[in-house]
Amino acid sequence: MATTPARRPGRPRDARADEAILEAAAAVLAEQGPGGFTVDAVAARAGRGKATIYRRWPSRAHLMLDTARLAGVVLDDPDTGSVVEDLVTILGHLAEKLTTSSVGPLVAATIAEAAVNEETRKVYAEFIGERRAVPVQVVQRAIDRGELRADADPDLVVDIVSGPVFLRAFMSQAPLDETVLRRVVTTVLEGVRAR
Amino acid sequence: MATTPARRPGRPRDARADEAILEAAAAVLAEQGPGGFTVDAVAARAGRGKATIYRRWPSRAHLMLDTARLAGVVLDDPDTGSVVEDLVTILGHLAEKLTTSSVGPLVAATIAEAAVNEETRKVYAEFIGERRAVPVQVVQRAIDRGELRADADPDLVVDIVSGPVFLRAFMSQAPLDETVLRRVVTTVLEGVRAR
DNA sequence: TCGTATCGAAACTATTGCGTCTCGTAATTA
DNA sequence: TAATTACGAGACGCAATAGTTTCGATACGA
Repeated sequence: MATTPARRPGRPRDARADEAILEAAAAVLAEQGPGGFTVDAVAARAGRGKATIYRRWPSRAHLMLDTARLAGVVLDDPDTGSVVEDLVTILGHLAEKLTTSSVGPLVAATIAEAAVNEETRKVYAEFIGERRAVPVQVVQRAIDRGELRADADPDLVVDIVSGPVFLRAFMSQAPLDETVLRRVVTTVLEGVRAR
Repeated sequence: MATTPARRPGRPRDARADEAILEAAAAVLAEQGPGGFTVDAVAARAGRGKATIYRRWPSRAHLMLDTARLAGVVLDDPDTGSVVEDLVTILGHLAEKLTTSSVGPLVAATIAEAAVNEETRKVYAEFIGERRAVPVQVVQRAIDRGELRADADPDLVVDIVSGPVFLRAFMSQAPLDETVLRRVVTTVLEGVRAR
């Protein structure tokens, strides 16, 4: 049942402003990183006044959270029938996001914040949990159809294959191309393959 | 040949000041994260003047880099003759450091800074490279004595086994006890075991 | 037409934090 | 003793930035 919106007097909010602001915010975050994410920069880029932003978001932090949420990694389930192909595809998307977009610095900043701040840690754990659901499901499917050992731990397998992606993206800057990813996946799965 | 230091007139630098400053810097970085790492905070905590800091480090960034470098994890080479035991031991030390000491937040803070700052990234990559030397050597030894396949990539193997340690320490807070570590190591090595 | 809320733009306030400089004092060499 | 450098403390200049307020203009309901 669609309720007729309670109309208030005065000029209504411009929906395109929300859009323009979020779009600009994502661009600034991508190009400048979290440190360069200033309200003035977002306002200028969006071509809107700061008041228009503060009318919608109570603080810079809230705007940044919404921006991060929308810029988050979206992992589709490829479901090719081969656990190797599925995982290589998923890790490929993850690696690309982490190394070429604002998500990398953003995740790094959040990790650091979470190490110091209990509240952030909870929210972040929840966020991570949602992302893990897809690869865990992929591994579980492979177990179910007998491709992998029945006693394999899907959570641990996912951690083992995705760990190096984060490691190389954030720490060593070592190669992270498809060849490497494929080698990671095949090596790890060899240890849990049904025989 | 020890050169007599060219003595200059005036009061000499107090070596305890260097120590106190670095110690305070590590504490601040661990407790406040990179955002709270201010020169004033470090000076106050160290009980020294800011000038004393700037007499030793040209900028906040330089101080932060030195702080991260010195607080690093020290990894001994167990060399038990079994690559599994060696790696489990090394990863155990790493996991304990990351989860129970200030090193965890400190590394997290540095990762975040490195994600945005080119200078920090270079120095940090170098730092990471040094730490990797021990486990890489352990894997190489196992290859040399025929325990692991000759075409295995020691660097990649190390990344695969240590990735999940960082992942669980920083992101999921999932268990990281010896049982888990042993399972990680044996699973991964199964994929590169000589046969 | 009147009242009200929004708009973009920008001035404004207040805070933070880097890096410099000054002060009076202490340690060291010549 | 004189010259020189370091010390802790903190004031200071300066830039950046969060958040508020003001401005004239605009869009809507009554």
